[in-house]
Amino acid sequence: MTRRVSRPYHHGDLRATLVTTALALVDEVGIDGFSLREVSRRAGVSHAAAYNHFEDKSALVAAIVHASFGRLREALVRAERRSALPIARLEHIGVAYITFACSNPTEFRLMFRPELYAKNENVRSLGPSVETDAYAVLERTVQAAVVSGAIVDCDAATVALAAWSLVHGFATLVIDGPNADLRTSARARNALARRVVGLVAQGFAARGK
Amino acid sequence: MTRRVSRPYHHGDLRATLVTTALALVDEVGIDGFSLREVSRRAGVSHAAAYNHFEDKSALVAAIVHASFGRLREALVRAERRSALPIARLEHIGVAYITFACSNPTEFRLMFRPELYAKNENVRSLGPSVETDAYAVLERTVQAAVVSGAIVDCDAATVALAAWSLVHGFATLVIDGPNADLRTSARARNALARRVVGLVAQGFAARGK
DNA sequence: GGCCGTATGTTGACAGTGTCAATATATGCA
DNA sequence: TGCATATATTGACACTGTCAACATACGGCC
Repeated sequence: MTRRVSRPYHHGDLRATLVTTALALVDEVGIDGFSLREVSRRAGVSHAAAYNHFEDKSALVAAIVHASFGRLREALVRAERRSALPIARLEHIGVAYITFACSNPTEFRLMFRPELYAKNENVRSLGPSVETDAYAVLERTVQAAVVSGAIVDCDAATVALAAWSLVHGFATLVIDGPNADLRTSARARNALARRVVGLVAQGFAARGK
Repeated sequence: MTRRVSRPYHHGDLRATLVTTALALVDEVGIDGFSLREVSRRAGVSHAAAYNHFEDKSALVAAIVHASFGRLREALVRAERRSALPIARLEHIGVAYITFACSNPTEFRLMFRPELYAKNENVRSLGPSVETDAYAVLERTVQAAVVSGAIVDCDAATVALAAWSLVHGFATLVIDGPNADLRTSARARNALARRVVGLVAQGFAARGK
């Protein structure tokens, strides 16, 4: 059920319409103001129509978040390809992560509110997913850096976690914390992001020298 | 108005009761399930009684968050005092931050949802507050580390931001991200936190050597 | 001591929400 | 053509935050 719909019934692929409409609404009014009924209203259907495509409000949110993680993964892969040097790759990935978060703050917030979309079924126990794939991009790069000798004397998993923690924390603090002043100026934010990421990345590298 | 109440009117300092009851409820049912009416119910008053003490639901949340930031600050100050060496101080503060977040996950989440408590009045523009004080503890330690020569060749503000980003990101990822497995075991989490924080802190220190 | 203004608490209402059951309608297939 | 089923609507329910109108109790003032 709900495979690929060749041709729609009444509305014309309402499922996809609901997802994009919902994402737009979330971006507009924030996560808390976002309501299923308003989504239906904007999609031009009655308030309960969504229940034919989503078990729950949380199921709709899950669809949004799934797509968001996919976009994040793509952004990281693009960043990874911008250099062949392990440390430079790490820096590019880190900055790309921060840029994604600051460019799509509402989406990013939603991605890290599992209580809003992972209700009963534990998504993380289903094995590799788009969510963990995004992390895998980073882990792979760190692993390569260790193998190439650019990072030595460190456990790769620990370095990867530290790197992810750094960029995730930075992004969160800019979006929702006291560093809100950086939200406005993308230029200043990127410059600082580069310095912070570079500082730590070089710190990793310096250990071996 | 609402200075210190010498002796209560009807209920007996309902304001404080509401705050503690609300915090307990938030801890129990999560942020989204938390409702003003249920708080009033548990406090034994009618559903609109809270409006005599708080303008809004968000004002009640603000009171909770204010207290939480105070507790965080205390925890950081305690950690700071555990050592006189700048780098060791940094490590202690970092671990304490993570421990606080993981021990009080719901409170911690609430603290970084400004849209739930900072509605009209921009709290951050009011100058030094309990919120910024928590950050000041970290900044002061980094500053001292720079002055003492334990950290060289780095801008203190950048290092402080990097350090805070690291521990904040780590905490967030453990609480709401794919590193959920660390939520259960405080022992494993603390060990990893120490390694991650130590790795970066030593990375800062190593630059000077 | 008695009175009154005011701080505090209650009641009832309103619009809005997520969700479900019952109902209606359109679609693809036999 | 007709039927089973996927899709959409309608109406209801309990719940929410918030407000206005009303009730009550306290503290200070005569």
